[in-house]
Formats: sequence, C-alpha cells, structure tokens
Amino acid sequence: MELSQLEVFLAVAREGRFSRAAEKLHRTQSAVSQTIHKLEEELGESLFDRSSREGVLTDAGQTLHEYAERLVNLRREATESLSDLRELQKGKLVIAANEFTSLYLLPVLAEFRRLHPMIKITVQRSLGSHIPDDVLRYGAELGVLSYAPQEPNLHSIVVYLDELVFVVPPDHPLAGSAQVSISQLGAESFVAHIVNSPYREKVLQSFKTHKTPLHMDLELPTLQAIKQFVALGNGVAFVPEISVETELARGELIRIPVRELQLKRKLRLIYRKQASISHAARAFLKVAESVALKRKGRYRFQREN
Amino acid sequence: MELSQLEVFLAVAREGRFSRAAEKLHRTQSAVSQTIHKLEEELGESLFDRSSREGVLTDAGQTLHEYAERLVNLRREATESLSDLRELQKGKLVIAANEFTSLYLLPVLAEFRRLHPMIKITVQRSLGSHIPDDVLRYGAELGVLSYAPQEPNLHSIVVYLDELVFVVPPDHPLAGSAQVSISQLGAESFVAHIVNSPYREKVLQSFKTHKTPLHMDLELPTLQAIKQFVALGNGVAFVPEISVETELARGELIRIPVRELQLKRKLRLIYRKQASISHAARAFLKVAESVALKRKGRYRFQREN
DNA sequence: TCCGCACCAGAAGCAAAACTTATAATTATT
DNA sequence: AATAATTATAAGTTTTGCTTCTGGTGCGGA
Repeated sequence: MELSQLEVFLAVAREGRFSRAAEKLHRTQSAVSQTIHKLEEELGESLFDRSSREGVLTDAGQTLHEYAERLVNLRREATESLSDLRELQKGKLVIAANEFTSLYLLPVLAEFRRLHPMIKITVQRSLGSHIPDDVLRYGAELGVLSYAPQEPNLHSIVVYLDELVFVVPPDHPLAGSAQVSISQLGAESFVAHIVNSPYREKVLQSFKTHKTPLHMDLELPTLQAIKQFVALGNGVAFVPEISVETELARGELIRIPVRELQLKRKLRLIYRKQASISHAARAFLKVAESVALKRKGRYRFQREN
Repeated sequence: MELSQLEVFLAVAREGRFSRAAEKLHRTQSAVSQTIHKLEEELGESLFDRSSREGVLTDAGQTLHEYAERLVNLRREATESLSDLRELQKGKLVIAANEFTSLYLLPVLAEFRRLHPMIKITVQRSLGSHIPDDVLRYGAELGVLSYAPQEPNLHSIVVYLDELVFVVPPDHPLAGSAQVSISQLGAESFVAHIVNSPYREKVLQSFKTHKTPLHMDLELPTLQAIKQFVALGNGVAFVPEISVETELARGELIRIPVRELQLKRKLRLIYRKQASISHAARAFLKVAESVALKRKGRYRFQREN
C-alpha cells in the first residue's frame, strides 16, 4: 500500500467515479481502474460497490478511507515541516527589544549565530511598551519584556533575572559604604533614563514612602550617556546591573546596595502562541533556554505559561 | 514521497549504515543508496550527514524521521483495521425488518452475537413494502422479507418457513374442533393487522372464493394487541405461527387448521448482490443459513436467488 | 605513508511496474 | 432495444527500481 495508490483511491471516493477521478489526476481512466484493482487485490477486499453507480464504498472501503485521509494529510504535514525547516536555514528572525533588554540578548545571539549561522537576525529597537504590539502585529516574532505580557495570545518564558542597582562614581562620598538607606540619598542628584518604566515608578514610590526627596533633574536618552555622566562624577543613578557589568569590574562605577530597594525583575522572551511561530523563532527560544540554564548558578530559571 | 521510500529511510536510520539497511531489506546497497538519493532530491534536503561515519541524521532527516515513523505505523494500523473487519472483530450491521419478521430474527441474532460479539447490530423496523428500498438505498444491509424481491439487484436466501394460523380463544365454540372449513367462519369477528400484506389478500381471496362473508371490523396496529384481544375472547384472527408459539403452548390461544387455507410463506433475507455486502452481513447470512438448517426437520430449506 | 577494508556513489543493463491506447463489457437512460 | 456513459481488460510503451559492476573516499593498521 503506497501513498500514491491512496491518493487515487481518495480521488475516486471523492469524485464518485473512476473516469472523473482520472481527469482530476491527469491520468487515463484505465490507469485509475488498474490502480484501484491492484489495491483491492493487495488488501484482499473490494473497496467500491461496483453494483451501484455512485461509487459507494464498501465497509472495507470506508475503513480504508479514514486511514487514507490521515495518511496523505500526514505526508503533507511532513513536507510542510521540511520546507519550514528550509526557511529556518536561510530564514530571518526579528526580535523586538528596548535599549536595555537588548543588552541581555547579546550572549544568546552569540550562541544562536554559532548554531544557526544562516539565519539573519534583526534586533528591532522598540519602546518597551510597544513590544507586545510589535509581536502581536507580526512586526517582530519575538520580544524581550521585563514583565509578563497581559495579552492572552502571547506566551513567554523567563530567561534572565535582572536587578536594578545603585551606582555612584568612584570618588563619591558614599563610595566606600557597604550599604546605604534611602533616607541617606535625599541630597543626591539623580540621572535618569528619559523613558518611563515600571522600574522608575517603583523607585519614585520607595522614596516617597521614606519621605525622602528625589532630585531627578537630568534625563538622558541612553544608558551609555547615563553611565558616562555618572562615571565623570556628575551624579548617581539606578541602572540595570547587566548594563554596568564591565564598568563595575573596571572600577569606573561603584555599586552600593540600598537597604530598602531590592528591584529585581524577570526578563522574558515573548512570542505568539506556539502554532504560529517560525522554526527560527522556536530555535531561538530553545537557545535562550539553554543559555539561561547555564547561568542557573546565578539565579533560578523558571519556565512560565 | 512514498511509504516504501520511507521504509528504506527508516531502515537506514535504524541500522546506521546503508549497506546494513540493505541487508535487512533484502536489497543491494546500491538500491538503498539510490532510493535515499531520490528521496533527498525530491525533498531538496540531504537526510544523512555523509561526513560522519555513523549515519547521523541531519535536521531535515530528524524531522522526516518522526513523520516517517508515524506514517508507517498508521499504515500498519490501517491494514490491521481491515483485517479486523475481515475477521469480524469490528463492524456494524443494519437489518431492516417489520414487526413480525423481526420475531424470526431473534434466534439468529442470538447465535450471531454468540459467534461475533464485536459486531454492532441494529434491527431497523421498517414497513415491509419499504424494506427492499432500504436495502437498495444503503439504509440497511440486510432485510427480512416474506416474498422474493423483484429488483434484479437484490438477492435473497430463504431462511424460514412461516405459516399463517387461525387462532381462537380457549373458550371459543370452535376451540375443540380438529379442523374447520372457511364456510364455518362467516359468523366470526376477525381482528386484523392494520397494515396490508400479500397474506391478507390471500385470506380475503379465499373467503370470497368460498362465498363466505369476512367480518373484519377491528384493525389493530401490533401483533401483541391482536393476540391479547383474541385471547380475551373478543374475536378470532389469522396470525403468523411464530408470533403465537408461546401462547399456543400455554393454551392461551387455540390453533385450528382451516381446511382450505394453507398459508405458508418463505421468509427471506435479502441483500445487494454479493460483491458489495459487508463482512458482517455475509457472516450474518451464513449464521442464518445454519440456523435454518438446524430446523430442517420442520421444513425444507432452500437456497434461492 | 601506504595499503586494505568498509562503506557509499554512479553507470549500465534488465525486469517489473505503471501508464497509454484501443477495445470490450457492463450498466443506465431514453 | 438502442444509445450513452462508465468500468474492465488487453496490448504496447515508457518509467521506475533493482542488480551487477566499478569507482571513489575515509579510516585504521603495518
């Protein structure tokens, strides 16, 4: 029993007559007739009721029909899956991220490119608040977000645990402190990122709770600018830890824990619900998971949704 | 992509090398090589990593492997399902019969269910005159009929010899008679079945021939009702013997032979011509024949077309 | 480093399978 | 009963798939 035979069988069942099926299959009626006969002979069953005009299936025919449909559908799925895979090999992937979360992506991107060098990747810089929309509207296939998406059509996996840290220049009076309290920070001049974020809200809230004034007189458009500004001794800032790893290591910035502020957040890769994402995206999620697992020592990795 | 190709592919994947797969398949290495190449060409993907010794699957190969296994398993399921059908491990059977002939079916059904417990049976109650149509139009596969079908596409076998008998209540004046003549029945009040039948015609004809009035003032819709009505002393009736066997045995009704009326008829199972009927139906016919043969002492069994 | 071994690829030939054309047989319809 | 429509069959041709034979490649041992 071969799939080509089953296709003929299905055509006859569908068209109701051998000759019409033959047309559809671009073969002669004779070929169809022979194919069906061979199939019947092999199965030891007649499949059509020859006494009736209408190409009625026998009970064996009906049974076979169900399987035949499943079989040819499965073959179609198989070839589709293979061509999807082909797309992956020379496919492309657009990932939406904001300035800071794109930093996180770098090690994952490195690993992904090593594994799938033919995939073109574009990291689309978006405002954090636009990222879910970008993904939903097919502007991007994946997005990096610092909170769980609200839309029911978006799933996410947690891939990184980030922390907002308080940094000061090396020559700052507080630079030597092991820890500070919010109330000690009322006199500081804060440099802030220009875009609003849930993070920023929390910081503001904390200062308000502790009845400490927050002097945030300068807003800069990039993290790079903020870091440099602080490093030059012009103020202090809250920044994502990942963005200042090298500066902290080199001593250009000093990190000081703030007792009342433990601002951790989970970075997530978000994507449209499973069925609709490309192999490239699926592969990227896989790589991101494996990179996250490697860092397991540093934080607890968790899968959600 | 054909199942035979996939079988070769699976063998190679399983054995790890072309030559070993060829052995298992009882083909030459060259044949296997060509088959795989053809498959690869068709899919536009190489399936095995030739650089490695160990017959490692490529990404495409792995993808195909999953589908290939599902496909060949599904084919196996299909053939198994067909042989189940052949061996009567599954299947269904619809039999059309009218009220009275379905009585006859009972012992055959009992035997059939004993032999083939996995077959679902439905006895569809139809009007006698509709039964040939039901069978021809695929509403039922078998039908029970009390006369030979006229349609050339219907065959039949005789499975039972039924007799119309004259019954009276136990306290009826004629109850003791060994035999009566039609002319003695002019005063009786007959209870009739509401549907017309060839039987009824014959009875009417016989009375007319003997110039005897036939008082048939009550028509009841079921045999059950007729029997009870007669048993309670409200009249007399002609009924199929099979329907009153127990009542006669218990003495609730008395059967009296009528000299001029020998109304025997052959019950037949009718079916569409051989090729098109299901295994279950074929088996049922066989059981019906064997049940009929067992009763041979009571009547002559004959096969007819 | 060279040879032999184990393996896969490819060409040529042949046999089997599948298709086409042509025609017969069957069935349905008028 | 004749005609049209459909399926079956026979014969011939093309295509496919298998075998045999040969060539090439990677790997391990002398």
